[in-house]
Amino acid sequence: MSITNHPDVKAFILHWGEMGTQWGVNRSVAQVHALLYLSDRPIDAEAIVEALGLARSNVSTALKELQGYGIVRRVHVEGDRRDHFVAETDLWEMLMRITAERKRREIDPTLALLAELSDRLKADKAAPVHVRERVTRMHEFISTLGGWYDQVRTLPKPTLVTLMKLGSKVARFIPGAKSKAD
Amino acid sequence: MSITNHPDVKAFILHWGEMGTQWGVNRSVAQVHALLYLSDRPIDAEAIVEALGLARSNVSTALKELQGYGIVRRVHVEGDRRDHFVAETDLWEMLMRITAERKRREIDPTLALLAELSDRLKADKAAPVHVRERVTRMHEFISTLGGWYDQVRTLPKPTLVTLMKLGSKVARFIPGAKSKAD
DNA sequence: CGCATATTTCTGTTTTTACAGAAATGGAAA
DNA sequence: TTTCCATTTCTGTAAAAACAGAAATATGCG
Repeated sequence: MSITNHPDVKAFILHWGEMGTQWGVNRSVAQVHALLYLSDRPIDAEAIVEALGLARSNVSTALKELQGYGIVRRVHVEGDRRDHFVAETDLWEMLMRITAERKRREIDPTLALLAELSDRLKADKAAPVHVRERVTRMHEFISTLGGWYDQVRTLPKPTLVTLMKLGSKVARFIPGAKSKAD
Repeated sequence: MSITNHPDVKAFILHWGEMGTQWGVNRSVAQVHALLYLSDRPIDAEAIVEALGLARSNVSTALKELQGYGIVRRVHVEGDRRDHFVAETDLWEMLMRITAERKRREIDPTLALLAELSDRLKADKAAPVHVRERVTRMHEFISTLGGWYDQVRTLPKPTLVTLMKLGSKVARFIPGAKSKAD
């Protein structure tokens, strides 16, 4: 008996699917992910089809996408020829992998363009000064954020948890600002 | 003469538009935002139509959406009856407002659902233990991230900049971990 | 090696979303 | 108040995305 018979599991999967669409992942992908996240054992594609009522082809595509993000992986189940799949259950790990992949897909190309435009505008005497300045500022800003992310990403999870719980209190360590309460 | 005649401005606007679609904002909205961001003076709706080749109605909708995010505002131009619009140029401010609004639209409802499911699963004896545990963990995780964001959001911009530049070096301030180099 | 079955890719359909143009509404100046 | 212009809302159409089913390909097993 599948966990999808449970109404709360259904609610979770449905909501996760909707969330996905707002996030730029399609519904099927997010639903498959939700199902795998809630399962305590590997599931094969056919079982996903039955649990979610999707076409076999969509499940195949969804699984490929999720593996692309690195948050789902194939596992072999003893005595079964079919591929089975499991989701990452460590939520920090999951977040890190998703952000890494999205950065790679979306931010990196943007940075490349901004660098190019910024360079070209610096050389272009006819370009309006404020345009040059704003493109450059955007480039620097996204660059800084990206660099920060790349660094933070390398920290061990317990450190991340501590930092997170610290919240705005981290500011206490910054010399000039916020030295007392927050 | 409009800045959109400049090829680099065109490239920026086009790319921003595509980025938008991947981000869950529609192309027109992102393009209008890009145009306003690069402009050093307020622009009226009709001028946006001409600059971007969009229908008047779409520009109206896009402007409404951008105002909803709080990153574009209406301004009055002396001696002109039409509304004019300007974009936020402080990029920190822009990021904060976008994230705040997305959190409100997407994360908050998810948290509400997770809280509900988590509660219900705790009371439900028939619910599989691992399902209860995973829903609860997801709830706690997103909660923690949200709380962190709400706190960090209140920090003054210079502090944020410093923290960002510090990168993984912030970990130095965490007792147990990373006390030496990074 | 050849068969059976799992998996992916391709193609046409459905559904959703974006969009343009028209109609309706709102608002300022005469 | 009436008129004119700006703005928004509504409605039908076009474009894009998601999806199902079929065909093609790959893979393990006898």
